[in-house]
Amino acid sequence: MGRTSTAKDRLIDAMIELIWAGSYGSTSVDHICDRAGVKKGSFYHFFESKTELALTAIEHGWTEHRKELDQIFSPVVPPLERIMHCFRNFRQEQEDLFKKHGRVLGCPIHSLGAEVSTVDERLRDKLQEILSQFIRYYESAIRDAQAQGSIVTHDAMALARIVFAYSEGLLLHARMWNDLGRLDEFESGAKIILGVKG
Amino acid sequence: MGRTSTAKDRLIDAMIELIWAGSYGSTSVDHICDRAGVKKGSFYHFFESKTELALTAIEHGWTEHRKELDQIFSPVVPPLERIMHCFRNFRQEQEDLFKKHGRVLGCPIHSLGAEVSTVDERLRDKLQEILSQFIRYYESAIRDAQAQGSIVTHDAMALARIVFAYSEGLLLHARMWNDLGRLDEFESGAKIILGVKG
DNA sequence: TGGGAAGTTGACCAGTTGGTTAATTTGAAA
DNA sequence: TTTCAAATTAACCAACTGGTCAACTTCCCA
Repeated sequence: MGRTSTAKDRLIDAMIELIWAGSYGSTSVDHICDRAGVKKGSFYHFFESKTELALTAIEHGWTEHRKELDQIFSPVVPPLERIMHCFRNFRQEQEDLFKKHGRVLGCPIHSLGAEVSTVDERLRDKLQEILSQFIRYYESAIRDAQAQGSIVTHDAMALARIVFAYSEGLLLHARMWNDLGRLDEFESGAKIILGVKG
Repeated sequence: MGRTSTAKDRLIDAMIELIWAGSYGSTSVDHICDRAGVKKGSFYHFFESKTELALTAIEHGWTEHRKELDQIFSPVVPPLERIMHCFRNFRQEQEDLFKKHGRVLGCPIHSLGAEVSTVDERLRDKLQEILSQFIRYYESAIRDAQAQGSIVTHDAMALARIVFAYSEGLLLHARMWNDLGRLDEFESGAKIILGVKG
C-alpha cells in the first residue's frame, strides 16, 4: 500500500482559503504549497494542474456546505424560517471569517465565478452546477411557503431567483466594503422581496 | 510642446475591454500593449503601473457611463420608468457586447470588485466610490416614486440597496451562464421588489 | 522482517510577469 | 527652419509562473 499522507487535504484547504481570501489569479501554486507545507513535486503528485486542484477544492467545499444546508432547509422547519435561518447562517459564517482574516470574504463561488467564468470553462461549469443546486433550496422553501399560504406568488422559481441574486449581491457588497453590517439587511430584504410582513 | 499621441486612450480602451472580457488577473501588461498597439516602454511613459492604468480606465469608463445615466434618470422622466429604462439599457448594452465578444460580460465594476477588493485597496476604493454613486440614481428615483405615491415604502434607501444588489446578482448570473435571457427578469423582478403591479 | 507502493524532495525548465532604460524619432510652436 | 519637449522603441531585468523529473524516503501489509 505504501505510506499515507494528509498533504492532499492540506492542499485543498489551502486552495479554498487562498482563493476565498484573495482571488484565483492571486493564488499561485507556490503560495498554495507554502500554505499547505507541501513541496511542489508533491503538489503535482496529487493534482494534475492548478485548475484540477481548484475543481477538487470547490467540489469539496460545496459537499461540506451542503451538509449544513440540508439541515437548515429541512422540510421539518417552517419554509420561511429556513430562508431566514440560511441568511443568519451566512452572516455567522462571515463573522467567523472576519475574525480569522480581518476581512469580510463574501461568497467564494460568486467571486470566483465573476473572475473566471469567461476564462476557464471547466471552473465555470462547476460553479454553475453548484449555484444551480443552491437555488433549489430557496425554490422548494418558497414553494412550500406558497402552499402553506405564508406568501403569495404565482412563480416560486422566479421569486427564488430574485432572492438568490439579491443575496449574492449583498454578499459581494459586504466583501467590497469589508462591512459585516451590510448583511444585517438580509432578513428584512428577503421579507420585502417575498412580501412577508414583519 | 512635442509630438502628440493617441496611445494613452488606446491603452485605456484596451484595458477596459480586456478586464471586462476576462479579469484583472488574466490581463497582463503585454496583452494590453498588444491590443493597444503600443510598446511597453510607451505604456510606462504614460502610466506608472498597471494599477494606475486600471484606476484611470475605470474612472474613464464610469465618466462615460454617467452621461447615459444622467439622461435615463432625468427628473423629467417618471421615477419608476427611470429604473425600468435603466434595466432595459443594461440589457441592450449586454446584447451589444455579446455581438462583439460572443459572451455576456456582466458588470465590470462588480466582477472586478469581487476579484480585487481583498487584494488591491486602491482599486477597491475606486470601485466603492463608483458603486456608491450609482446607487444614488436608484435612491432618488425610489424616493420620487414614493413621494408621487406610485410605490409604498418607509425606507427608500433600503429599497434602493435591494434593487441594486439584485441587479448586480442578475448581471453576474448572466455572465456566469453566458445567457442574455437571464436579464429578461430584470423589470419583473424590480416590480416585485418595489411592490408595483404589472 | 523485508518488499514495494505511495509519498517526498529539491533541482530544474521555458515562458511570462510587471517594470526599467537609454537611445532615437517625431512634430508642434517659436 | 530650427528647436526641444514629448513620444517611441527595443533590449533588458529579476522575480515569478505553472509544471517536470529522477532520486530518495517512508511505512503499510504480507
